[in-house]
Amino acid sequence: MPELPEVETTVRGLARYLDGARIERLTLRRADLRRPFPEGLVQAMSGAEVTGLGRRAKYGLIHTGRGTTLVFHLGMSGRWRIEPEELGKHDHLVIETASGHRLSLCDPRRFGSVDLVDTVTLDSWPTFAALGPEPLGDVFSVSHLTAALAGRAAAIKQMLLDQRIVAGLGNIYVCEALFRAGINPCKAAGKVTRPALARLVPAIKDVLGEAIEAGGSTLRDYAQPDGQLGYFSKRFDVYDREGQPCSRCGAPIGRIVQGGRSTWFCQKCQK
DNA sequence: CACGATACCTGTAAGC
DNA sequence: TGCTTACAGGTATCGT
Repeated sequence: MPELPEVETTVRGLARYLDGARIERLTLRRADLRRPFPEGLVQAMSGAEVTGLGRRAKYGLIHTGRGTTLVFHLGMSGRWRIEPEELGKHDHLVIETASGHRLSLCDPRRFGSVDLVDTVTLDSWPTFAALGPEPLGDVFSVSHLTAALAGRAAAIKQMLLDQRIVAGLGNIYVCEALFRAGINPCKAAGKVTRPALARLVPAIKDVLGEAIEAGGSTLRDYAQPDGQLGYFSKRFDVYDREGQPCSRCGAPIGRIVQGGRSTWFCQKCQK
């Protein structure tokens, strides 16, 4: 489940193999993911030196010495495999480095994407220009959130999933942050009180920070880039815990559907 | 413009 | 065991 912490973990893992490396070749094993791979991707990356890696929201960045950046999104099911024994039907893009490492972008559902963007204009690239602030940065504050949510009638859960409000949260960490802050996910975003928002902002930063520390979260088939399994399971308080006791009050965790997606929450603790 | 519904695609697990 | 259905980490787009 690639939300922000998983992408951050992925980028850090990739950096061990790619930062400073020369890409011997990049090969495509099909023509598209959610969209076609960009024109000229193979030529742009093959032979290029990787000058750094980064992340914006849920997007991973591979910067090259040629002034272009490969921007990848993992969608729902994407992950990078490091030194795969053999390539499977979902290994759609492969990078081989001059030092002999092989990395593959594997995405069974193909909701992910790959783009090629001029590095100097990354911030004004339309996809990035539309994003809200990074939740772990100083710009994301109580005053930012207050202003962004003012007058909004949609549920706070929905608003936090909107990448224009804050960029990088997904279904899991929104549920977890709202639990920590004691906020009912159905509450109209514009009516969440200032004290509640003052709890929510640090709750978001804390839950993301802890997940990054834990090495990304830990659903089912999600693995760190090198494929190593068995990193510590981060325990969720509410996500996917319908019917189980609330860690704070013991009441059973409830599940509702908002915008076609499940929301888990404690009806007693979250008002 | 704000908001909700739907589409995209495949794998897995649950139910019958 | 086999078939069918529901659901899954996200985002873009199309209605109303």
